[in-house]
Amino acid sequence: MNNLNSVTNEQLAAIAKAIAHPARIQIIRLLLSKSSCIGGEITSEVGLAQSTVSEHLRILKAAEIVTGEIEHPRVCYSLNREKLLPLLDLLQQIASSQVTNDDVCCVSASDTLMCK
Amino acid sequence: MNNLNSVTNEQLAAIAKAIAHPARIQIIRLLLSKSSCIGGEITSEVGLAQSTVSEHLRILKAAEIVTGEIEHPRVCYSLNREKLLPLLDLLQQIASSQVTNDDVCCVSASDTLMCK
DNA sequence: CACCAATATCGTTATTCGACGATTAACGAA
DNA sequence: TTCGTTAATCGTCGAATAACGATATTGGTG
Repeated sequence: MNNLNSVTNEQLAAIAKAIAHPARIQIIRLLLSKSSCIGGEITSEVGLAQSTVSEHLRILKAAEIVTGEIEHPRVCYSLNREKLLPLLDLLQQIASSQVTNDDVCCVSASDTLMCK
Repeated sequence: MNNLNSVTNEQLAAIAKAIAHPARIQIIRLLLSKSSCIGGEITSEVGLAQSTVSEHLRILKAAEIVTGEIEHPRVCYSLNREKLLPLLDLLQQIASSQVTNDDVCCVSASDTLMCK
């Protein structure tokens, strides 16, 4: 038993929800490519209003996917990689799972699936 | 360059959004544990109204994360593992990324982050 | 054909999300 | 202390989401 089984559906859904927006994916990729914190550079990069980007950052911070450290007058954002691990675990488990015929109630016959 | 870079923010967000609900995570885990399709068994397992579960299944099918094959009078659901790979790729890239000091504008000094 | 079981769809309601502009807050610098 | 810069918060609006019960659909069975 790995740690995945102790993670609730709610926790996994919350992680997914926090990243379930194009702007937030963009921010995450930006932080990934820069390897670290960027200030209001994020706003100009994302191309939405400052208040909107701030709201997306608030959501990511609330989910603890990014952290913000105050410089002045800027804020320094970083990815919190550990927070994403439970979702990564689930997806890895899905990707690596092999379907055995015994477990399957549908077997492929030619190009269609037939249920036993 | 891996295939991740050719995936848009919108596509990644759409995958995350499709799984960003506790009931849908539960369905995915159920399909993973059974390795294959279950009919209306999903409804009783999830504990929501039949129409609600049907809607969640519709969302998962629309995102091509599950497929439904009609038996009768049941429907046979299966996970489409490939569809989740782009998000898995992103999360793996994040998890495996190492922060080098050159890329970082914030360096940790004792227990706080200081920006250069 | 009439019926039955399993799903899907529809209509409704309450809640949440996403975006924006305007305002406020924080705090270093002049 | 006043100013300027940056980020956070507020208020609002329209759109999307989630849930349910009721109804429709589908196709095999008697």
